This record gives sequence, C-alpha cells and structure tokens, in this order.
Amino acid sequence: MSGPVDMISRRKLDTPWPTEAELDILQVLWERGPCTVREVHEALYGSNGAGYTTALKLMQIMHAKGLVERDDSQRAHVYRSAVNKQRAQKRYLADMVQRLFNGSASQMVLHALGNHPGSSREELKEIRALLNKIESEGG
Amino acid sequence: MSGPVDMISRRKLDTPWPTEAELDILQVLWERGPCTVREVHEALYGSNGAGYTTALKLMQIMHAKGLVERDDSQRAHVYRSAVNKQRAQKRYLADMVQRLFNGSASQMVLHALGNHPGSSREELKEIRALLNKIESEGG
DNA sequence: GGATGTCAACGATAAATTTCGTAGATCCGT
DNA sequence: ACGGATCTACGAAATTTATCGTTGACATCC
Repeated sequence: MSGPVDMISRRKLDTPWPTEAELDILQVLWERGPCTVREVHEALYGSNGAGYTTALKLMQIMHAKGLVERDDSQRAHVYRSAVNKQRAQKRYLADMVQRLFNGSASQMVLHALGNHPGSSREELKEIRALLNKIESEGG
Repeated sequence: MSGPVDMISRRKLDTPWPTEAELDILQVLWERGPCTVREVHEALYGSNGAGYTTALKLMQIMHAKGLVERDDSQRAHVYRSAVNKQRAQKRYLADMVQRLFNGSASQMVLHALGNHPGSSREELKEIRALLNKIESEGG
C-alpha cells in the first residue's frame, strides 16, 4: 500500500533553515525593515527575555550563515534580512504540507480555514477568486 | 507603528513539540499504524540513513515524553502514536500562521493554493463549500 | 580627560537533539 | 545445546542551538 515516506531531513541543506530563534529575528526584520541589534532585541525580548548579547550573537551567526546582511559603516551595525519572505513562506509551507498533510495542499487549506475563521470578507473573496482561476485553468 | 511581536517560544511547553526526528517517526506511525522499531527504521532510514539503535533510542525517548505508547507484551515492542494527528496538524498550522503569515490564515491559504496547484476538483469543491459555510455564518 | 554607557567580538557554558556502541536477554535453526 | 540473529536497555559521544560574561573599542557628557 504505502511506499516509504519520502523524507527530507531539513538539516544539512545548502540553504539552511533558520532555527527557531533565527526565524523570530527574521520576522522582526521583515516587519520593521533593517534594524540594529538593539532594536531587534527590544522588539523580541524586551526587558524580561534573553539578554542583549544573545540577540547579538544570534545575528552574528545568521550573518555567517548568510541569513542576514549588514551595514557596518556605522558603529551600530544595521542588519537586514537576506532571505525573501515570500520564499521562506513557500518553503515552510511546502515542508509542512509534506510532513503533516501527506502532500495535499488543499487538505491543509481545509484545516486552516476550518480552524481559523478570522478571515475578512475581503480575504475570502480573494480566496474564491483564486479558486475560480485554478478551476478555470483546469486541474 | 507595529507593536512588539507576540512571540511564543515553542520550547518549554507542557505538551512538548515533537522534534524534527520525532515528527518523522510520528508520520510513519500515522501512515502505517502501530509499528515495531524495525518497521519504523526501515521506513525512515532504509539502509543508508541512521542506524537501528538510533530509531530505537528516539522511540524510547518519545515513549518517556508520552508522544507514543507501546505494547511490550511481545518481544518486539509495538509502538503507536499517542498524539492525535488532527491536533498536531492544527497546532503546527497555527504556529506557522503566527510566525510566517502575521496571524492571517487566509493569507496562508492564498499562498498554499497559489504555489500548490495539484488540487483535485473534488478538493477544490470542498474548499468552496467551506468558504460558503464561513461566509454564510457571517464574518 | 576621566567616568559612564553602548557597541562588536569572542569564548565558554548550558541545554536539547541526534547518533552510536555495547551489554544482556530471547528466539530460531541446526 | 551451540551460534547467529534480533531485540531492549543504557550510557555516552557528537552535534546543534541558545545563553551569557568578559573584553576592548568608541562615543558622550561633565
């Protein structure tokens, strides 16, 4: 019946997956644009979370990995995301569809719509339009 | 403008997130039902991947964490998933929506449908029906 | 110009995850 | 009953990830 699961071990890839903490940082950079370490640190950890040097270290590592680029012409270096948000979304999405929804994107869509009814009419309209497009193009 | 990102640090939770490797194993158990370690090992790692004792150890740890249950009445213990697949799907989905799609499930749906056009008419029909239901219930 | 504060760099530690080797029990074929 | 195969259990190494402390450079303020 079911063949061997086509496993992709997310680790050891040329274009690395951001870790948990790294993704948090990318999120900030995507939302607010280029930031100094301090800005990221305050946005993420505020006063209670991890210390400043933790954020610094993480961002240095991300720089080494090529996940962020930086402008070090000023004393406080300014970091910006080097990974395209769209592409990252697509990548994680594809991975999740594989790992949790047996490769069926629409199965996942059903779950997402079912469990998260917080969609505006505008968004629902967009989804419907996309459905029309897909169906007209024939599947 | 944008307030602090509402971060949820997936680690240190009472109901633990399966790790990478653990999720792979759960996948197998979901697909094929209860399995021995050997079955899981062959399904996942075949001949090239990690060794048998690696799979064994992982599954023992998962058992300690409560991620799987096992029947040890036979010499080769039989493991079965202790986490509901639906619930896991929902959980990962919600996390991803938060972290990558600014909390907008429909935004994610648009990406998913856009990038994965492999949906059958039947599935599209289901999605459309769900849309109707959501819209009729008022948003 | 000296105290104070912010910064990058770096090493070290801690914690979590993955991997393996070995030992001891049990089963099976001869 | 002996030997090989298969199993669990367990400890420990290897790897990855997250956190922090310290140091030295540079800036600012009095």
